[in-house]
Amino acid sequence: MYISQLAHIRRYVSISDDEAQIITTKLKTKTLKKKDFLITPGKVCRANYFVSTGLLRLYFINKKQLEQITHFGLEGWWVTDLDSLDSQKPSRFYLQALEDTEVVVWDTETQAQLTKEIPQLETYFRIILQRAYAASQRRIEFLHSNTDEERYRNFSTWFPGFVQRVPQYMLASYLGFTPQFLSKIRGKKVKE
Amino acid sequence: MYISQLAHIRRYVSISDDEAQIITTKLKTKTLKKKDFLITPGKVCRANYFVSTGLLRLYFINKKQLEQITHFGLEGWWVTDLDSLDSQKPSRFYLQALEDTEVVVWDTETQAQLTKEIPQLETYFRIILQRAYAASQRRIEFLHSNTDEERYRNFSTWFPGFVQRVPQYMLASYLGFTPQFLSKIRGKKVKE
DNA sequence: AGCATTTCTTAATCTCGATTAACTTTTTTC
DNA sequence: GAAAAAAGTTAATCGAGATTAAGAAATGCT
Repeated sequence: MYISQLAHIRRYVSISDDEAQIITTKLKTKTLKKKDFLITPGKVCRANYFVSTGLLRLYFINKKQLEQITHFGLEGWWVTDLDSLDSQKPSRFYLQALEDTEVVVWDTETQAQLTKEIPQLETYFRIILQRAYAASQRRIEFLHSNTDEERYRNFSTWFPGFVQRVPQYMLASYLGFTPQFLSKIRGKKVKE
Repeated sequence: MYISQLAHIRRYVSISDDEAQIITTKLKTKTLKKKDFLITPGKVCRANYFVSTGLLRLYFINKKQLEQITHFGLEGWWVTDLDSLDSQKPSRFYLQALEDTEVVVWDTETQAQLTKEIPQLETYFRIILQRAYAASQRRIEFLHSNTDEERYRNFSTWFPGFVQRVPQYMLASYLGFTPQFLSKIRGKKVKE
């Protein structure tokens, strides 16, 4: 699947064809091969990324030196280390392609310029952020609901396709437990 | 402490005195006594709330029938069930005053009207949401870092004043463990 | 001031999921 | 297509934090 940036914007605000032209010429895309990085720890995050096609993961190395995944970025999603981008402090995160991926790059200056020229973009970003924040609140609610086992079962009924798209150990990391435990749960399921 | 809505807006965007006038006349405030509710489960959330003074907690009843606090709203913070407000579906949350509290009420229509008249407000909300989302991402990172004990110790060094403002069992709920465990940790601290 | 309610503490026991380690299966690479 | 690397499985042991229960301290209310 491929989701165009412009189509995504037009889901939320109306943009004339002239304005669309301006947007398309100003924005750059970046093509990533599987395992390439967009963000690495220590560097200041410079842009917000819209995933046109492919899949990204956002993760950090926790106290136990293990990779802790906090977000996935699928087609049509925005991903970045917003904290680093906002504060201009070095990131603690890796943003890595899990498949060959194409992203649209909105660095801070381009976003400011385009928003000045096309005020509807301010509305677009406001709506996008509102939805992202609402999703994040649901996520926090979800993290405090049920046991780890129940959270896995819920997740895999809600997003069956996604579960098959990422390695199990990454799903375990995202859900906050070990690969061994996930394996145990799945083993149980078969026997019932 | 009392934080005025207008002063807060002017931290982020410039607003003329005429515009300020419009804002102040259109907005309503609501005064809450300790234990009053702004949101209760089953009802659709109608507004976004800016806390001028006082303290709110946002919580839901989890599978074990226990109150799970997900957010606190202090002076100068925005609080609501954004998911319900956005989707217009019934909320699963309680939003309750922990002290006598005053909030500024931005219902959806008023926000739309005011944003139309004063476009800088769109920018204001975009920035506010960006920061809120960034904070939420840090929160998810924090939840996946360290043990429960370490999280409590970090939290109380970062926000020593806040820790004394809420009952311990609410802090335990927010941090995701039991009051008994919190008590155990605090007991340990003294002996060292 | 006095009684009721709310909040906090302590301690014994229990449990979910982590840890460790060895092994199997799948995927990648040259 | 063989060797290496990555991903997944299984099982025994361990431990952080939950549960249960009871009592103590603080706070609110008339």
